Amino acid sequence: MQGIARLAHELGISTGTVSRALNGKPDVNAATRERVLEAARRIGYAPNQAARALAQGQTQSVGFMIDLDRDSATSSDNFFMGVFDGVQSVLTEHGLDLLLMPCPSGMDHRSYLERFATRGMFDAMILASVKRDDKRISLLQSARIPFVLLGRCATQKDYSWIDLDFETAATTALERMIALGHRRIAVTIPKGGVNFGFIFLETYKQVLARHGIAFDPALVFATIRTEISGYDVMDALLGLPERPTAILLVYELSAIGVYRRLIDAGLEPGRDMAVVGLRDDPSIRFLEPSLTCFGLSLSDLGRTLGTALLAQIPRFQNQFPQARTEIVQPLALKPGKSDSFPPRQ
Amino acid sequence: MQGIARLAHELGISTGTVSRALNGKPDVNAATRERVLEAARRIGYAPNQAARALAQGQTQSVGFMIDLDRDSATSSDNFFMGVFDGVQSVLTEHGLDLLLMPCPSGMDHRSYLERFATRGMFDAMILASVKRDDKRISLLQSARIPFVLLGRCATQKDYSWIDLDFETAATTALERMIALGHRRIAVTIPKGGVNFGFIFLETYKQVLARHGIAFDPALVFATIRTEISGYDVMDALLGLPERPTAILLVYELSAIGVYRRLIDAGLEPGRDMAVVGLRDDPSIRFLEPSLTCFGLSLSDLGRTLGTALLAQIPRFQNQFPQARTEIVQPLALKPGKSDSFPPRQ
DNA sequence: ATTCGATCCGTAAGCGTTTACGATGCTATC
DNA sequence: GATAGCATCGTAAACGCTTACGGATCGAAT
Repeated sequence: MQGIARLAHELGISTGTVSRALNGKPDVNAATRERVLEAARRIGYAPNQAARALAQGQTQSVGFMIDLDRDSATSSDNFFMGVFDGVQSVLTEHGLDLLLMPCPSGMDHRSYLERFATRGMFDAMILASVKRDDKRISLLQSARIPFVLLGRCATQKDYSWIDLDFETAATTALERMIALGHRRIAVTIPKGGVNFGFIFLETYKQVLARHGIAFDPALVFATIRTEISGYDVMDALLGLPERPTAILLVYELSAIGVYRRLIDAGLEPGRDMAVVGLRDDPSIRFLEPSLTCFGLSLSDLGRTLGTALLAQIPRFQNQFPQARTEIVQPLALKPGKSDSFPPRQ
Repeated sequence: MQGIARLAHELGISTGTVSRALNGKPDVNAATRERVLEAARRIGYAPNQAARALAQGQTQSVGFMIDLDRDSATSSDNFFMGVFDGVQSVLTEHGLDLLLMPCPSGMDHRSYLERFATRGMFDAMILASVKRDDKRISLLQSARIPFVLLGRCATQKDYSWIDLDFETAATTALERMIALGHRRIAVTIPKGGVNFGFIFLETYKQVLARHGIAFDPALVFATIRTEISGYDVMDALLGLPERPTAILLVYELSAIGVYRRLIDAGLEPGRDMAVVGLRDDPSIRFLEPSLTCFGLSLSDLGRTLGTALLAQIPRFQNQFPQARTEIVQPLALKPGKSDSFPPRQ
């Protein structure tokens, strides 16, 4: 005899009562409940997850899809570790487990997700690295799985998402530079077609246009979140006939490579090249001059994400009433010294 | 009607036959099988995972536990992304899914794992960030869950593991330095009590002893895998009355901060301070002088890990016979310029 | 003394699969 | 033409749990 039946047999009561006792259901005597819990503890009983999921039609776990592709925005990004932590803290408060679904590099996102979406493995899901036209959204919608995006998609409607306020951050950064007199400003955007790259670039173009600065595609670089990509970008920029005087980095880590390349060229970061990074991170705090960037609590972001997800799950909707969330998470300016000088040249 | 029953009803055959057809069992007519597969495709049928797991007693998925703690070795480490990829490629070849279990920061490893171990959620597991005395091993053993460690534990026996050859790498690095005349050599080790930190430190002590160099605890620093920790370490070292002339870094990323701090002090990396990193990574390829380190294919490591895990799962043991594996994965020396000069001083 | 409600518990159906077993029809063999 | 063997399929139990339903007991209220 296995599982609950064994417990019931040892205690001389029915499996129904054992189940009710373990699940905190009301109609069970306090003494019996205690006996059951004690016995469960003693023999180390834990309910079989599959049987539970089958009986209830719920798995009590949510999936968070991530992307292992090195070129993608997710990979090698400690950004997500903080977010996971925040999401999980909310979910566990409500009895849900968090599991990560690592999409293999090179595999199509949609077909990877399909396995998990159609088989009832998760009660809800979180997607990140949202593409501009992300096919996963309609997949989850037709599978009737509650979900929230970390990021937003440009082509679909009617879903919940949370995204960073790239528009305001990029605008703030660029306005600061322009106010100091910079006119040639380079920019890095994420590789891999994620939508926030488009948003970032679009904002960049708009701000330039607003100030009558011509857009120059030679100043735009698609990068991944590594130090070396900053190095490579700066290397290319230094070779340009008309060198820019400022650069806005979508990945703060690139600043390390940028600084390094400048120093190698006998130039002074901040003085000879204004630098602004998008997100603050412990990894870049030692940079000198200090990097202007935007602060963001990852675990708070994760908690917001988790809460938004709960609101999508029917059985939590009395606790979290709001139907659909479109949250733009602010990025708080942390002024540094890296963009405090007018262009030298 | 739901699932397989609906399919069976529409086709006018029994659920048993449908199941057999879908699962490629032999005793089903080729024509019927085709009809079933066609119908399944048409209505988008996918088997319910919970029901399947319950009936078979297997979930067809393996869990990989990771640690979200920033101070721990796992967190913010793109090391793992590559490993996941390799593991998954092996597992999918055998019909298994990989899911990641993110242990919240601050939570006890063992109690986190217990949830998943006792409920039959995974057919097998992989553990990383192995502690010196890791309580999770006995947990999995008593739960009779096949598992493999990425790393090894010092206090338990009889389990499969794969670990990097820290001994040889550290020895090689130190011998190179000592051969050049370095006598005061600093070292960084991982924070958080992971066992490879002890191994690394122990090797360091042994090599020094072998060459008659006294061990100085002031030259040992526990760090996490960030640039800034290298900066901080070098900052502390430069303040020492008797400054070391070389440093061995357990996390290659620290080299970026180390270089930076040296340059800030008007010193020359490689010349004034020999530097060797443990693992090669794209992030540090731009360092000048090039960093001496040790190459390692992450996806190969992942594949080895996946294969070792399969060997632990009973139903695969005819394909992967070897019972228990204790694999020490070599780290290949990639000589750079960062340790090619004798001590200056 | 009867009725009623509340409390507690047992019964059994059901969740969607898999799979052992047996039934059926057909072919080949003598 | 009976029989053995094979291919194919249906039947139904089983997996371990949840939960609707109803039965039993007991005290309180009428």
